[in-house]
Amino acid sequence: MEKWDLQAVVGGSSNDDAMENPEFSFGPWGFQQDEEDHLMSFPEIFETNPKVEDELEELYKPFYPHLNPYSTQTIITTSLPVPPDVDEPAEKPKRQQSFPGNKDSAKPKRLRKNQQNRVVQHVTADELPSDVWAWRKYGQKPIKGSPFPRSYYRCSSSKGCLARKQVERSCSDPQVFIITYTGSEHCHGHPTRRSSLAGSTRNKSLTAASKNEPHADTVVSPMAIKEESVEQGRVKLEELGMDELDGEEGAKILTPDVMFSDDELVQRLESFDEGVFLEQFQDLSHEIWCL
DNA sequence: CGCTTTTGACCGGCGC
DNA sequence: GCGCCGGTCAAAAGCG
Repeated sequence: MEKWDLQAVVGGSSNDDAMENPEFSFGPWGFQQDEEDHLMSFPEIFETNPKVEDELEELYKPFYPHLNPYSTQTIITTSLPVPPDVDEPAEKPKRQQSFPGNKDSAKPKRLRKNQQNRVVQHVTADELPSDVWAWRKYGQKPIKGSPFPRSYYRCSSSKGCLARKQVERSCSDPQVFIITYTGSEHCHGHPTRRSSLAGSTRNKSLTAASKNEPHADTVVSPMAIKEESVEQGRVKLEELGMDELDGEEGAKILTPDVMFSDDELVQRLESFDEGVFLEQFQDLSHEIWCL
């Protein structure tokens, strides 16, 4: 099983909830850390249910390369201190725009930044991880002290989902991306397919700013890969600045922790049956839930 | 039509 | 109390 090579430290109590509800346990939350090899394993449920693990592996097999024992994954994860007695907000405080007459109403208080659960990943450019969630960018801000802007994403798989992530490039090493997951767990299961690519600006000419500060993260899930052509995949990487960073690597497509050449991708796509995938995934999801 | 990204404005936490 | 700055909103525009 290809393990997601990341470490995550989740503060607060929400992680307990995630473990109680396997459906919510994918992604950075709910993973358990393998202290021996510092790899993030899939949740305990998979470790104790090898059958489930095998089935998942089968499902994703077309998209994963053969494991290369010599490949390096230099993901360093740090965590921010989170007070142990912090109450996880039931709902994210909604921003109060200027609504006359609403000023004195009970204004939900925004959590202090260091009170939010955060999972921070440091990944190099060619190891940019993807995940099964669909993220929608909702903001980008220049960060003081860093030449690179920070991009803000929220989960677009479900309207009520509060999961968020931030992506920025390290100012000390531009090849290193800092991905910070904040908010709370996804309040829904895996999206069965990625939403439409409509609206993507991948074909637009890049502004001077975006050339220097590329959109630092884009989800390219297995579903998305099928939807996108190889050429679009190239453009995606150009958006990420991978052509600049990796030169000849620019013609490969980013997948969860793996990269494919054009030929490899076409081959895998040809052998991929979305209907079968969805059916198997739904069955498996049900089985996981029942466990 | 429904989705996306972009981007300027606004809100509010936090340090001084 | 004030100002800085990070995080979010929402309008506009583009794409399939």
